[in-house]
Amino acid sequence: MSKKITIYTIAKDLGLSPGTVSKIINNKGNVSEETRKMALDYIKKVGYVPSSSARMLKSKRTYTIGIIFSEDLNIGLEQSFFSSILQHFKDHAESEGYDLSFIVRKIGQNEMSYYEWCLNKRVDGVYIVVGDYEDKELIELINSDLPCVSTDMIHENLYTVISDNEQGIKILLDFVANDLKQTKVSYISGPLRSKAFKERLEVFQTNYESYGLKTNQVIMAEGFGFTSGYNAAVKIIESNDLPEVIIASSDDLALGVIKALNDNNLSIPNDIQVLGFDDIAFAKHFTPPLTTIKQDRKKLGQIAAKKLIMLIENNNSIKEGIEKVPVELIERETTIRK
Amino acid sequence: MSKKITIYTIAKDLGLSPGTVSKIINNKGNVSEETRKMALDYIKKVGYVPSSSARMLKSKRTYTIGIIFSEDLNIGLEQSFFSSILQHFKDHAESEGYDLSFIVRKIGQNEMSYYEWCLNKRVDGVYIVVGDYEDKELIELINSDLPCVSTDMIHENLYTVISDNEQGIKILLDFVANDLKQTKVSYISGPLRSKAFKERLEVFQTNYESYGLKTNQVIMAEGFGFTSGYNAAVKIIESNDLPEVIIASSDDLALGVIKALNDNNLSIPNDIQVLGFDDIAFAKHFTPPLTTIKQDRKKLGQIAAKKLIMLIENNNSIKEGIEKVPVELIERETTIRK
DNA sequence: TTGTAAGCGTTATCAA
DNA sequence: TTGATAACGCTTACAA
Repeated sequence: MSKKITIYTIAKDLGLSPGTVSKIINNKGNVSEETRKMALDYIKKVGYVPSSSARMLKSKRTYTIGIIFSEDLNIGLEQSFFSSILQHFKDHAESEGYDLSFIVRKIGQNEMSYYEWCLNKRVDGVYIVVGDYEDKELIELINSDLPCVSTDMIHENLYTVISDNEQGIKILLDFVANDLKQTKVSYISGPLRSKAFKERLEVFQTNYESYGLKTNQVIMAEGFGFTSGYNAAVKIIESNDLPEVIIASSDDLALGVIKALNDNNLSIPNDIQVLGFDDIAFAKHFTPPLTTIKQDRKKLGQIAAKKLIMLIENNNSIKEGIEKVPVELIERETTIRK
Repeated sequence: MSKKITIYTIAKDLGLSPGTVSKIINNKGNVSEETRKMALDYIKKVGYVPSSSARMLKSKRTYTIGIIFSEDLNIGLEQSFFSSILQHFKDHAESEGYDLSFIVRKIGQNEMSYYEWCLNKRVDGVYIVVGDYEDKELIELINSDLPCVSTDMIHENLYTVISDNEQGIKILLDFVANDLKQTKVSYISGPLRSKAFKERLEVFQTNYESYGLKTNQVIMAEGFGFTSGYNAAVKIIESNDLPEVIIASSDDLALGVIKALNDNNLSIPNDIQVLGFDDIAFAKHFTPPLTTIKQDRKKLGQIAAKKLIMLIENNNSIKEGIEKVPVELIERETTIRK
C-alpha cells in the first residue's frame, strides 16, 4: 500500500530530524510539548510503528520474554494446569508490550543450549513455567545474568511465584479433621522431583498428627498423571486396609483415584472421601465433582509476569525470592461434612 | 564473559572478510570448500550465532510465525484440543528454525490491528489456530499478502488443514447402524459458527437415512463446552422420548452428556449409548470411557506447519486449499456391539 | 574466489 | 530544544 514509513519519512514530513522523532517516540530527552504533541498526532494518524528489529539491533532490548516449558518432564501445552498459568502470564506480559517466545535448543540447523539461545535472541528475561532440576542447561541459564522467574522451580538467583502449599495442605487437614470429622487418611504424593509435591508431602507429614489424624498409607505415585493416581488407588484398595479419606496431592492424581474407586464399586463420599489439589478444569465435571484446593492460576501468572518485568526494567531489584499466593478450599461432592 | 562475536571478529580471526563469512553462514555464493570448512569449524568452536535482529533488519525475514488463537471465541490455551495441535505445530516449526509469536493487538502502548502487528513484527507467515469469522481484522489479515494457514477456518486465500469430518461422521453412522445395530439416534451439535460443527451436522443430516437410521432430535448446544453438552442432554431426557444413541459433535459436549445421563440414573451403554468426536485427553478417563472419533492432532499440527513453511519459502506455491486428515474410530465403553 | 562498501531503521552522543 | 552523525551486525551487489 503506502510506502514504508520510518522515522526518516516522518521527520521529513514534519520538518524535524529523525533524532527528535526518536526522542518523542521514546519519551526521552527534551522536546517541546508542542513539537511532541504534533508529532505524536501525526504518528498516530499515519499508523506508524517502529521497526522492532532495528530497535532491537540498536538498543539491545527486544521486549521479548523467553519461555521454558520443560518437555523433559513430558508436560507440554496439553497439561492444562500450567497452560493456564502461562495464558495469564501471557496476558499480562502482552499488556505491557512484551512478546513471548518459546526457548528451544535449536535455531535453524544449529543446536544450542538454552543460554546460547537466549543470547542469540537477546531475550530480555526468562519465564520458566515448569523446570527440571536435573537439567544442567537450565541451571546454567538460571545462574546467568538474565532475569528469571518461575512458577515452579525454586533456586537461588531465581524469583519464584508459587501457591502457598503449606496453607493448602493445612486447610485440607483442618477440613478433614473438623468438618469431615474423619481420622484415617491415606496420602498419595506425586513424584518428588517436583518441588510442589515435595513441599506438600512434607507439610502433610509434619502436621497431620497435630490435627488428630492417622495415616495408614503414604503412597508415591509413579508419575504425574491420571493413570498414576489410578494405580496408586488400586494399591490402596488391594491393601485391604481402606482409609476413610484419600488426599491426593494433585487433581490429576485425584481424578485417577476417583475412577479407580468407581471401578471397584467403592462409593464416594460414602465409603471413601477424596480430596485433590489444584482445581483443574475437569475437577468440577467429574462424577462426583472433586473437592479440592484451588490454586489461583490467574494471580500466579500475573504476578510472575509483573515480577519479571520489574526485574527486567529495574536492574537494581533483587533477583531472588519466593512469593506465595494464597489458595482456597473448593468443596464439592467427593467429601461430606458430618 | 568473552566479548561479542560478530562476523567481523570472525573475519578478522580468520583473515577473511565479513562478506565471505556471511556467505558461508548462509550457504550462498561461491566460496572455496576449504575456506568454508575452516570457517564453519571455527564458528562452531567459538559458538557464534548470528544476531537475529541484524539479520532481520537487513533481510526482511524474521523466521517468525505469528499465531492467532482467537480469544473472542473464549478459547484460550486452556482448551486442550487446540493447544495440542498448536504444540505439534510448534514442534515442527521449531525444528525448521522458526519461532512462534502470539499475535495481539497491541505493542507497548500502541493498539493496532492484527495486520499492522504482523507488519511491524515482520512475521513471515501466520498460523490461525482457531479463528472467528466475524472478526473483520482477521479477514483483513487473511486477504493480505502474508502466507496464512489454519487448522480451523476455511476461507479463500487461506490454506486449511482439517480433519476429515465427513469421513468421521460416516464412520460413526456406519458403526451405529452395523455394529451397535441401533436406529434411533439424537444428535447434539455445537454452535455452527464453528465450521467443523457445521460440516459435521450437514454430513449427519444428509446421510443418516441412507444408513437406515432415524433421528428423533437434533439439538443445538448453546456453547462449545461441557456444560452445554450437559444442558443439551437434559433437554433430551426431559423430552421423554429417549433415543438409543446420542451422537455429540465434540467430546467436550459428549462428556457433559455422560454426566447428565449419570446424574439422571440412565445407564451407559445399556440405556443409552454415547458417541463423541475429537478424542480429547479426558475422553478415556471418564466413566465410562468415551467411544469417539480420534482426530490426528499431531498430523494436523505438523502438516499445517509444513505447509506454512512451504508457503513462506516458495512464494510460487498456491495459497489456497484444503487438506483433509483422516480420522479413526476409538471404541471404548459408552457403546456396546450387538 | 574473496573483499569492499552501502544500506536496513533505529538510538545515542554531541554539537548547534 | 533540536539536528547531525556514528554506531548496531548483518546482507548483498559489485569490484578486485
